[in-house]
Amino acid sequence: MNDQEKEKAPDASTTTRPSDFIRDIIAHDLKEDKYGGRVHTRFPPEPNGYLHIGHAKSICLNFGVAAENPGGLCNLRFDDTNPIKEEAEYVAAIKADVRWLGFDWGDREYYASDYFGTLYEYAVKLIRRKLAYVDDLTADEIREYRGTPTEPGRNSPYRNRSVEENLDLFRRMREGEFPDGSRVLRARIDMASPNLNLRDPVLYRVLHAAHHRTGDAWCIYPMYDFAHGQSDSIEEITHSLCTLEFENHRPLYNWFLDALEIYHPRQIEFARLNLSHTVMSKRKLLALVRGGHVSGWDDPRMPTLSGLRRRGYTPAAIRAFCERIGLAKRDSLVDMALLEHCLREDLNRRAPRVMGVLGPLRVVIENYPEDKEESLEAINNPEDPGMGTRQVPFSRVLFIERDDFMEDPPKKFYRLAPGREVRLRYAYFITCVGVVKNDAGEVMELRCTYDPATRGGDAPDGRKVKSTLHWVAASRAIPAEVRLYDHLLSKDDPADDKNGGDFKDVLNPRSLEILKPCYLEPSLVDASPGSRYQFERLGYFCVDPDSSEDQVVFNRSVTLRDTWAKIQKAGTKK
RNA sequence: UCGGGUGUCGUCCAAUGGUAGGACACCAGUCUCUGGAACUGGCUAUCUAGGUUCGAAUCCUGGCACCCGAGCCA
Repeated sequence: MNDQEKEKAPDASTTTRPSDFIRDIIAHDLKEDKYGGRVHTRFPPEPNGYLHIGHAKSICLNFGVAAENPGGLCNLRFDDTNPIKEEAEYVAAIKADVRWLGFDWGDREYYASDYFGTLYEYAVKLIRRKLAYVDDLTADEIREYRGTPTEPGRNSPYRNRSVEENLDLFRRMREGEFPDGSRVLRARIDMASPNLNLRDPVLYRVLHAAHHRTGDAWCIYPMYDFAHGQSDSIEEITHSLCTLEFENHRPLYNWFLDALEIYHPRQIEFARLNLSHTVMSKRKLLALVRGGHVSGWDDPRMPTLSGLRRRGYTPAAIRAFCERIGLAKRDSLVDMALLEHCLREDLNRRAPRVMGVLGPLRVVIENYPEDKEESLEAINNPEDPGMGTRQVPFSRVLFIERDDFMEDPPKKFYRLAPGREVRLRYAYFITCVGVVKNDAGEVMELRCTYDPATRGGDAPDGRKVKSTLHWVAASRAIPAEVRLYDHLLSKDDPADDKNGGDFKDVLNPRSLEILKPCYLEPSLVDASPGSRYQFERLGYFCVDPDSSEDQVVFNRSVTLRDTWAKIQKAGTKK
């Protein structure tokens, strides 16, 4: 990680506090002294996959709220109740991502599996109170008995077993006497409840599987619903912030807390993040990885934190984004353009400028001596003079961008064309005096002359030039591979697949374009993976870890705003 | 069909009975050695029908639309 990554999220004293309905509720609770002046949140991921930008919203909320309140704390807790799906590898990746985003959970790293003993005791307590029973129905039968949203369910024939029998059966479930799926422990609530979650939910299932933390200590595992609320209670969380789909579960969590007579956090639900032109569910992201549509979880097109990091996103940009999208209960679809805006805003301030040519076109300066080379001074960041200057070499043969030349330019094109004079940034004014083509009529090379009086880029006679081009001296250019990315999906809302459509049907076939060779200015020789630059006039780019000794690879993080591209697009539409 | 939730510019979020505002996007312009950045201006919204009120996005009533819910997933 470079120092851009090491920077932590600013603390409350230096930030303006965001305002939203959750922070309003918390402020109100504080005023009423509901939790003895405490604010204690938690970020509770399941270690069954990688974190994505939607998780970042939750991380920024939970850690943010804690940081904004004096003495506020936020725990990191892994909801690891399903050993079949969870792995230690994910735990490590999640911790790294949260840290990278700039947040710190101190020594408060917890696991639902830490509470398996307590949860077991809680279950026994419910049995003793006649509020839970062991059910021998099969999974299919349980589903049948549950009823539907419009019809009530039916009681299981095992619902009225004695406390003694339940205690004995549950103990034997734990001791491994029964095979997977043979019996479950259920809460005894109300099979006619209009809330399906209250129709005798399953509390424990038999699972003869090793857990990544508890090993073979258990062969029964609590369901998420039986673990989550109680874990929050055990940790004395004041505000359990979660997404909307758990709103229907809140009455169940409250039922457990009341039946068990234990500490009662306040749960508040908010809408999860949806981003245009991508998908967010782990299931769909996994499908992209498995289907080979992307190179992995950290493919720079993925909305995962590891993907965004590799793409060149900064933690600060992601945090700013999470703040700007706000927080509410209605479903929404945030425009990817906002995420990109936040990245540009951050990188504009901090990324050093360099010159790189992505689509090289050879230029020979006819009146420039063959063997001459000079060194010109270039500004590293016009937004920040403190970043200093550097030297770039200039010589007779150069590369410019193919798109910066047109033989027969339309009105609004004011870059290079035959007979036209432009400026090479920080170098000289040049005029195109000839065009060399191959047999197919393709432009292979430009012949130009330069005006020695314009050294550095200013004309002593004050004449203006309409355009400034970036360039690279051919003799000193570093060849590179550059990967351009576009939206993963060509449709803004992939969830909009009513007619049985699959999000994979709208995969953007041009989401990745590999350019090679591209030519970069020599100051980039030592660029290390993760380093971010602005290639002038093109966008922000980041060195990819695929780079090797003989081949540097850059990812385009985001383009610069491109007015000319817009003009062109408008032109082709007409 | 039952229960829970949600409806404000193209998009996201505000306005907590008193001038519907900000950001992104878009359009136009200023400036510019990045067609970048910055700056200026413009554009467009309260789901609907009634009611209460001097006054309603906000309160009441009735519709409508969308989201979540029938895992031994989380």
